[in-house]
Amino acid sequence: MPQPARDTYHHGNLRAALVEAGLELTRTGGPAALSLRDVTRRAGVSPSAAYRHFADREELLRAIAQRIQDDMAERMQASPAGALGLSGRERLRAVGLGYIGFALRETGWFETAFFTNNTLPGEAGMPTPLAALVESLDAMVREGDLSPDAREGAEWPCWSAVHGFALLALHGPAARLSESERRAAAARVVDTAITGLTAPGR
Amino acid sequence: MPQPARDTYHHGNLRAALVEAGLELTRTGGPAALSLRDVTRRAGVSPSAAYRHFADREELLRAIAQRIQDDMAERMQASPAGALGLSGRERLRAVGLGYIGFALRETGWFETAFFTNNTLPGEAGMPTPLAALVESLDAMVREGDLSPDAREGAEWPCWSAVHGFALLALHGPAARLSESERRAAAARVVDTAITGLTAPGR
DNA sequence: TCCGATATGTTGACATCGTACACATCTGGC
DNA sequence: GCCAGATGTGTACGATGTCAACATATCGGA
Repeated sequence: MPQPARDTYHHGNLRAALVEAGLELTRTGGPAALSLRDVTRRAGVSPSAAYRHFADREELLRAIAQRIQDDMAERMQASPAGALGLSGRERLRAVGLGYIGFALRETGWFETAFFTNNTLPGEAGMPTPLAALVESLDAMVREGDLSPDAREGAEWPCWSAVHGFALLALHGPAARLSESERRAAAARVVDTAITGLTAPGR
Repeated sequence: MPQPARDTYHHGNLRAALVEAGLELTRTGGPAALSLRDVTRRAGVSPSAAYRHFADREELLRAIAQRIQDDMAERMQASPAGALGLSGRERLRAVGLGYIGFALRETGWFETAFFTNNTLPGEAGMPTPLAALVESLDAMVREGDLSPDAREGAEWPCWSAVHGFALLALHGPAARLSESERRAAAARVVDTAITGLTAPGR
């Protein structure tokens, strides 16, 4: 007998409640921990109720992933990366280290954020973690630290480097590094990407 | 009524057969497509039989991942990266592009290879895709293209860059690029990493 | 050569999961 | 005030991972 845990027949704002419960679940267990039944249980609702708001488990997962990406973006702009008085290059470095730091600190969320084929439609809003990256690269061009030629497509080397290192540190061989080794390797990864972008030769 | 599809009561070499069937399943569907029941069905064996060879689904998945990593390593050494007469730098570039190419061509396998927390024990054997990378970096040092100082830990920037790009191209925003755009971005990622490694100023 | 230990495979069961369908209940616009 | 649509419930189905009890094959020593 599932007790509704509420007085009204309708929940009020179930969709949001399901996403919120999903965030709790995925935080520790990653995407695999997201069970439709568990999530509805936490919301005090029958399993089928979720289908009034999401086509299937996958769609709920995508909504959760979206929320996590927004959260990442927010944190990365609130970090030293957004501090005034820093050069674009310094901000770029902070953004990269912040990205890796988030991945290591919030493992479950990070994995969830990039688990599904999320075709973010909001090209305009761009609430992705990408935003902070774009900003710092633009600043580098303004400051003459990055040539306009090199600016186009510069997101890829940067994002790839930190994204890849984060995943190698979670599932891959970088998991075997000690804390300090990992920190050093992360810095090396970020610095190599920045150097590679701004190096004069070719 | 499950028909054994064989004459003997014992299978003969079930462990290998399960891994082989698992490779088929994960090739198209990735790790999510690996079902213990499906895999035993294909081997003509009851579901529980798998437990004589693997502690659980996870362990089977790890064995499959191991096989895929070996395969990747093999392919990357058979590719242009292993060709004679190429400089270390040229081989490094080929290894990187080969890695990304494998990820895009064999999506399911690539995802499977890095899905679990695989703590590869064989530090000596090193059958990882890493081997080809290590070799080309060493060659660059011998050829004076990479300073010995910069050699240590140089694997991380390289591996991170290509690994990250591969994943962004599969689940992330790089999936929206056209074929040619993606190819260009991949080249940019690899070249930036190499430039960053060998650039003089720190 | 037989025989028992051990490795390997089978059967049946259980809890859990995603999902579908029919039904119940609430709520806003005429 | 009532009816249509939105939202939540109940029940059911098939599939899955895993387990315990049982069956059969294989191999090394008496």
